[in-house]
Amino acid sequence: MPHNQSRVTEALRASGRRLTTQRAQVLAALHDLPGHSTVDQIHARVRDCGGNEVALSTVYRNLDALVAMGLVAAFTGASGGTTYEWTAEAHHHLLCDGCGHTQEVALHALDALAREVQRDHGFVADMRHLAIHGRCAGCRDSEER
Amino acid sequence: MPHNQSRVTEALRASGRRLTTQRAQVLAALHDLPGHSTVDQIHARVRDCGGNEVALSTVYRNLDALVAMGLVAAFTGASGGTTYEWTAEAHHHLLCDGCGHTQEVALHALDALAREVQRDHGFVADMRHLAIHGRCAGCRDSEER
DNA sequence: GACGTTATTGCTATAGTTCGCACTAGCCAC
DNA sequence: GTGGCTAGTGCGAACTATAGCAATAACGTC
Repeated sequence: MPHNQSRVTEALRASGRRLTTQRAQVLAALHDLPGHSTVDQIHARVRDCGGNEVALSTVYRNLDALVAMGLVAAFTGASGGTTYEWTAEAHHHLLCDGCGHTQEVALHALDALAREVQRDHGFVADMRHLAIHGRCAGCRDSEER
Repeated sequence: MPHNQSRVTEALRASGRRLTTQRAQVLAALHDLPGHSTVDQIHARVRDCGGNEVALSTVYRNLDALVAMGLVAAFTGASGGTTYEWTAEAHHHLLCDGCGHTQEVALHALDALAREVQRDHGFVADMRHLAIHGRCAGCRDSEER
């Protein structure tokens, strides 16, 4: 994590956190792994790449901290398992309750929604990662029959 | 659950399910308990009111079934625990990542969002219960300082 | 009302996640 | 560079939620 280490360190400082070796290892693993990763994958990656062992509970705690800081997005999939990924750019998930398939999309109507929430309720919504449940076209077709 | 039992029974039949005494007890508990309830609360309520004991796993399975049928809404709160409630009318949750406070609101911009999702992705979104993360006004004020 | 099919239950085992506590190590001030 | 405060870590236990399997009981049919 050479190039954006400063950004991360800054964010850590701002929230009163510290940059420990374990946290750096988790960050590096998250940065290397493509797309959504499970806790196990992140833990394994840390074990394989980093020098020293990191406790599983530490991985969980660091992921929670990074999510709280907004650097990482947590996402509860259809199968129940939670996955994590770098918050690169805003994208959203359409999660089919029929087949469990998830689809990543960009949604423009969310801007209007965010404005409504802020105007009417004084609430600043974090719309970078939103999971929307429903039925995909395929499942509705097969249910018609 | 006298008055809407027929509606529930109908929905059960339609999805090929059966109305067991345990399921009826869970339904009654959900109906009695106000607002969001945890699995433990529901289980305790069933134990206290109903005659016979219901296994915790049965409560979980029934809640899942009811959620799948759309009669009950599941909601993952800030503290991690999942809560359940009757799907009365569509309402949404603003979940503050700062103080953990949740606020129930009605959001009109979601209609536009649902239309966009269906038009662009052929996906029929279930917008009856949506949790939006962010920061409430109070937390932003105290963070300014 | 009796029968057969099969969804459902209870129990137990298991996976996944969080918590408590003593110890360690970042970070800041000097 | 040294010292102190406290966030963070590791370990294990506790907790939440799910899955497998044999036994049971709803429901439709006769």
